[in-house]
Amino acid sequence: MESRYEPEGVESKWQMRWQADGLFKVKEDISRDKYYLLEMFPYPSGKIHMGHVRNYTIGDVVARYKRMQGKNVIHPMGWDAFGLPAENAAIEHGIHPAKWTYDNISAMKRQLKRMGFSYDWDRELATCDPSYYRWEQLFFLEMYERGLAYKKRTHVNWCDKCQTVLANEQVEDGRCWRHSDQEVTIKEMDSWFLRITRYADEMLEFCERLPGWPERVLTMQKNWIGKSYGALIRFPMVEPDEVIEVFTTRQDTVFGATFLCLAPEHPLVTKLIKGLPEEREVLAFVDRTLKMDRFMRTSDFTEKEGIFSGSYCLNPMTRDKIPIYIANFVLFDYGTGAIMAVPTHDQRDFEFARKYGLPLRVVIQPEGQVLDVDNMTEAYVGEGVLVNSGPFDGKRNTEAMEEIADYLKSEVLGEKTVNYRLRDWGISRQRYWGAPIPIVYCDKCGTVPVPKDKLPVVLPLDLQVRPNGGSPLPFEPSFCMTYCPRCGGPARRETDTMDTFVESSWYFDRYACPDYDKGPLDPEKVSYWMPVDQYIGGIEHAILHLLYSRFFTRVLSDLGYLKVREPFTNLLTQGMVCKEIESCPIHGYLYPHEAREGTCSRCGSKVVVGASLKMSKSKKNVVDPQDLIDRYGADTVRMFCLFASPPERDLEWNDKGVEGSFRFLHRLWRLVWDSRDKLAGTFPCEKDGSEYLPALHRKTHQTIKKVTEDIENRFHFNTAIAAVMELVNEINRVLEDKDSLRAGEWLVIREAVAMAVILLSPVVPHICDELWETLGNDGCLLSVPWPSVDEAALKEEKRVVVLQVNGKVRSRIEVPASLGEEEIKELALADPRLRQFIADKTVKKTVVVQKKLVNVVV
RNA sequence: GCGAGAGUGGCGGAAUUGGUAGACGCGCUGGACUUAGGAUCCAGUGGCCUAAAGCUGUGGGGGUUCGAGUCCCCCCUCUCGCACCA
Repeated sequence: MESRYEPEGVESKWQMRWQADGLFKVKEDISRDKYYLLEMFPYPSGKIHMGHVRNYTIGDVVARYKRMQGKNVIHPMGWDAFGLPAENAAIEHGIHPAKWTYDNISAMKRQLKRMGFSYDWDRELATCDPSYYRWEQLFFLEMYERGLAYKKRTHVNWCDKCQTVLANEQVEDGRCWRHSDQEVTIKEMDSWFLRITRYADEMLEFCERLPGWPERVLTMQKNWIGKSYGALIRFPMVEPDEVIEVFTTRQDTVFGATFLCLAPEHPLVTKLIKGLPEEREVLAFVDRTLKMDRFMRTSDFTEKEGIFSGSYCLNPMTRDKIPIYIANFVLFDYGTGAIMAVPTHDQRDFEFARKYGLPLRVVIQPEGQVLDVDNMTEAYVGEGVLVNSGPFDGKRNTEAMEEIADYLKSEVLGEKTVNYRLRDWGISRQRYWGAPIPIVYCDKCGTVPVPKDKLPVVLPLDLQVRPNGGSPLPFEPSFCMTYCPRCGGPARRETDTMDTFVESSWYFDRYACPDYDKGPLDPEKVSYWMPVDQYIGGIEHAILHLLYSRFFTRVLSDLGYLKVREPFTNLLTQGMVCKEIESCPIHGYLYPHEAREGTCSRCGSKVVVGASLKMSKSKKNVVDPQDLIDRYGADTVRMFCLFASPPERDLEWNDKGVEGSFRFLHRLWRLVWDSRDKLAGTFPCEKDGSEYLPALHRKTHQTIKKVTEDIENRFHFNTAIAAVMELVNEINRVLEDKDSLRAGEWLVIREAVAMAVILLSPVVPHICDELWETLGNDGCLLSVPWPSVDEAALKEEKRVVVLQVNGKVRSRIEVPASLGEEEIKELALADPRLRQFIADKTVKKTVVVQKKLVNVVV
């Protein structure tokens, strides 16, 4: 050990030691409790950003803590290696996506190792490796056999920048989730889907059985699945002989349905208007609506518009002839793409009816009020008694709900049904850098799955991405020209690849057995390790990745590969790392070096400090963790990201704060160095010192308690670190008269120092191992059991009791802890300062809070 | 609009069950050591007041309570989610 704290040397020394000892390798051991700790694996973008550092540091602390608690901890890491940025880099820099990806992986792996994270690198996997995605292709085929994967021609979301289709979950506010400036357009094309809707109900139900998940993530998932109960009602047309099905949650109002609206995409639209005089006009309206992007179309600000189709149908209950409209607010992919409109009891329908002069019919009368069609200014959406509703007149609408549904069923006019907002997961991507979909198209046999023994369908690596960003696969004869597995005739391969979210939906299972080659998952290993006990990652995956993973887990369970239904028992969603960014009115956001003394270095405009941007999303002005590691070392960086705020909160980056953490580690180092002769000695030290320095002894055990609880119960590392800082401050105070300390006192100090080092070791493992060695111990702290609290040490002989008059603090007294309520009260009332405040006023009441406080009411 | 969360010093944040508001750290101020310091150490640091005493103070207003950052009601602001879902 050197007298000066030089992080680089310490960190490389211990990282080498850990690696040489294979400290992080882990094996199944049924005699021990397993603990699966997982952080969301990164996309190998080039280098790690502060978001990664924060995420992985949080995970590493928990992993190390659980290890010290005696758990058999699996803590793996890998690479979400397929995806678009690799292709973009290929276009921009002429590097093959594979080379770019693997280069990035090795660079980032070096950085993660430099951070000292305790990963079992033997389990590392990259999803772009055929030995990984071959199993995904197998899953696809087995899903295809069971109807869980299917192909359909439909309206899909298209991002022009990505040159590909996006799943509904990947569209945010009508824009691409990767390109917030790119509006998504709707295209009609053939696409492969995974039938996630089959599990909608189960996933919804299980939201109630995930107490270890944040409430808001569960709420988001529930909303996304969007289950609603209602009825399917068939409206027969007058001519031609067609039936229009609508979905409604308000079948109680069916007698009030005075018109019907179709989505512009509805297949009936073209049929109905063919040859009518209005055809042109209607088509123009449809065309105009479909050109609008979905976000605009469904926005609150967009005017509700419609047009008469020229046709009528019958209200199945009243047998009235009612007009059919085409309306911009009706969504084709929700319900049946058609709605019955009840203007009296639905505000949107009301406005639409008033706008186009359509009839109204009141079917619910509220209590003590009579609605009149002519005087209504808004729809009545509350409860009431049914009127104008034939046999149901006089019944409460809420009670008639069920009866009307039954009636519809008995008259074959409809039935009760449940509708979900969730759509099937579109996984086709017209991209190169992804896992090929193992399907062949034969002119004779049609769609033919690749036989399982012919897997993997390997993505050819000798292709160039096309300059416009398109996939080269459809143009590569050696890939797409093949033979039909069924008839042997010439056939064409599917050239779409799978959404990369498919890879990330099961990687955590594969970590249990990354090299297994007899199947996707080694049953014994995966049943030992799964489910993940603690998953940690960003809130941005609240729906996307987390929903897909829950779906996939169920599929793999039904296919017999897994025993669990839920992949992640506990979920911690960490906040974003943000930084206030200076921006120039002309050049936009600036890098730190572009803003000098409040002006833009390029144009001299006054710089505005304002927007706080997420570091993981913006390229500009990010704090590069590598710079910090180079300057302060990994331990300081680890410590600061934890100390700055609790994990679930967003972290506003502040460069100055890092120095504080560095200084603290420095102080800790010097504390050990300066007294190394007195402090050295194996641990635990003999318990003879308990009568010496009782305050420090107590503080030591209070700290153990606090740190353990903070990590165990709530992952609040910031307060855990603060508690150790307090202990270190206390030790330094005691050491002020270092020369007069007796041997017994040194024992207490030794224990205090040892505890500070042990308690901090999950956070700053390198420096702690070094200090541990200096303190005369062998080995690494990861193998030292987590300390337990000596309850006896927590007992205090004296306590400070706060004295209040009318709730205001007026004095403090120190009393023996053994005193009873009455005695404390007496002592309190005898306190001169308190007496001064009571003076001549009458004491009305005295409240004593045991060992804490006395409040005198006058 | 609906739902959830939040609002505490100059800043990040503590206060876990109603009981000493501001732990811990940053920054700042003063001092020590020093050729020097943006290194280190010591002291101070919510506001008002020269200081002490005192008063005041957790977005604003009201309430419950001996006692409220914490509980209840109303309002304001911010963040997130949902938002024509039939």
